[in-house]
Amino acid sequence: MGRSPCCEKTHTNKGAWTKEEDQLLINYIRTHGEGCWRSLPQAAGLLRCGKSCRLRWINYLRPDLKRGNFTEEEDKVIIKLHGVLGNKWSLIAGRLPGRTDNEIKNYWNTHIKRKLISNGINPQSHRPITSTSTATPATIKTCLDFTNSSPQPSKVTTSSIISPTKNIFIPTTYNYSSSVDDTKCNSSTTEESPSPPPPSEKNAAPALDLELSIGLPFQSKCTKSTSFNYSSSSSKSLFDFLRPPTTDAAAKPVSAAAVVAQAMCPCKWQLGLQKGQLCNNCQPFVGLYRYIAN
DNA sequence: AAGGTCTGCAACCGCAGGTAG
DNA sequence: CCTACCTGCGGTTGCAGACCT
Repeated sequence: MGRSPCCEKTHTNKGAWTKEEDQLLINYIRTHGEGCWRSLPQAAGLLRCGKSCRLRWINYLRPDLKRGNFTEEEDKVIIKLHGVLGNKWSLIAGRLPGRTDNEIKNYWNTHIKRKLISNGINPQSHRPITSTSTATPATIKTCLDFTNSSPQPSKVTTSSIISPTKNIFIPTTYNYSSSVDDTKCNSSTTEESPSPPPPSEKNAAPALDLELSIGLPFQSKCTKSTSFNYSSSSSKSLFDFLRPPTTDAAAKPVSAAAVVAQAMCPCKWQLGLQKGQLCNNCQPFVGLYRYIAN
């Protein structure tokens, strides 16, 4: 037996939403809350399919949505998480309060992807486009123009981890400094770069060091040996929250999946909620746990 | 100014996971 | 365990506005 359609196609509107429809949807959800999307259209007096209502609400009408351009920091977070999670837009969106998966997906496809390509980075694999498939540890000069700060070439070290979703290469260190002049960009090379001078404070990526080192690939079963190695960077790292409690970490190696899943929950470190509480942003990471653990 | 092309984004579609009966 | 249904996700499409020639 075939699957029944999600709604009655013949009596539903399609295409762009009108202001009146938006208002009906907003009024209904304000009164009754979210949920039961299937019955919502009829109850709200909308000639729309429930799916369409849900999409409209989540991607456009929700009051907590952030409007406007993505910030550089959001760019970095998206790129970093995409390297780890792949096209798991909902998971990435869970790390960016006020942004939707659809918005991030569109932004990736229209902006970041192009930016990475122009800088010689394969947006899917996060590898240099012209590098050989059997990458050996090396330092690759790239020109990721994210900060427009100094012309100092950025580097990507190629020690890699394997994505839990697929065997994609993930450079474990991105330093998002920029090259103002693209002609100086020596992207897509695998040559050993001369050791760049250590970045001064003012040249470092502002406020956010995305450096992440993970010792072992994610495995289908997170064994006791699957633990994280963290970079010794003293600066505040985006992934600092991945660190297990320092006192117990040495004695009790933490399951990679557990650490990530727990740490990814932004409630406890960002939203001021108590441990164990789950906000809306956290919900996707319940899935992440399953996703990594599998 | 007009027509063509490009870009960004809202919305749709199909599928998969979860779950109630 | 099976089936049907609901919800959510990711890929894709289509359109409107911007930009170019």
